[in-house]
Amino acid sequence: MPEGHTLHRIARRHNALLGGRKVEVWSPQGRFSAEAAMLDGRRLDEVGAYGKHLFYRWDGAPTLYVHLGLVGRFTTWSRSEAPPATSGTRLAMRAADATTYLTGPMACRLVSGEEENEIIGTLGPDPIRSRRGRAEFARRLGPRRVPVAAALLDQRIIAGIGNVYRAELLFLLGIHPDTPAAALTPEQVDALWDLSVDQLRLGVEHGRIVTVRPAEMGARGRVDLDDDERLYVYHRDGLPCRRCATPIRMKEVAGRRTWWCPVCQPGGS
DNA sequence: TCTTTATGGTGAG
DNA sequence: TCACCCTAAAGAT
Repeated sequence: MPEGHTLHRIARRHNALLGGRKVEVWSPQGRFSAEAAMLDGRRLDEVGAYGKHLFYRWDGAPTLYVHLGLVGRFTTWSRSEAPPATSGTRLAMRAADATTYLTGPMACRLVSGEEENEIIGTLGPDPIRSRRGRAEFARRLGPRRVPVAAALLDQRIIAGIGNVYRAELLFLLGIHPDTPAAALTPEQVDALWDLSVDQLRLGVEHGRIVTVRPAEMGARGRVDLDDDERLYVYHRDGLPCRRCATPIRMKEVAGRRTWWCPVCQPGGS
């Protein structure tokens, strides 16, 4: 589930349900018990999302840092009653009108203000936080030889893009994933940033990634699309391109599989 | 009942 | 580049 839009959505919901309230904090799994005890009963001041990173800031306690990684997940109810936590639940938080369980996080720990700043400091501009990161994105992308599909996953260049968005953004712009970053025109670099802003913010609003455009939706609206109708290329190897019917292709770039249409995204090696 | 897969990232070599 | 970490659900047997 987690690309940038997911994390910002979690921050928004947790701010609404838990922010400004005293929160009961514990660790059903036990692996976070000592830290949970330091937060238990404190007031949660604010939840901040930066790229794929979450920071829970408390009154009188260190910041709770959470990174979901590939398999991490928050399950949240807008009431204090919830089903029992599973044995894998690392962290549980409960306020008067909300309960949330965290499973499988890559990172869940308390951090100092200094460490919090270091983590945020490594990140490139986040297109969900601010639209005004285009010049910084272009600067960090730089005249690199790395494939653009690798650069888009590098959180130091742009924060919040994941494996689905990188494939879909490159399809929408007609750019082959192997294209070296240095070979992109300034117009393509600008378009990558602008499209990232639009698409990730759309993802925050809808709560899922939907990149297909109205021309390919048929008579249906964006919210009515089934899960297998939302995307152009991600995980569609061998299936016909929605625009030109050419079979979608797949290869690894930067250690992750990616997908593209050889006709709509010409070039590569 | 296995094995595989997943929208992520780190650290060793 | 590879091994590894985390959990749950889907797919194979």
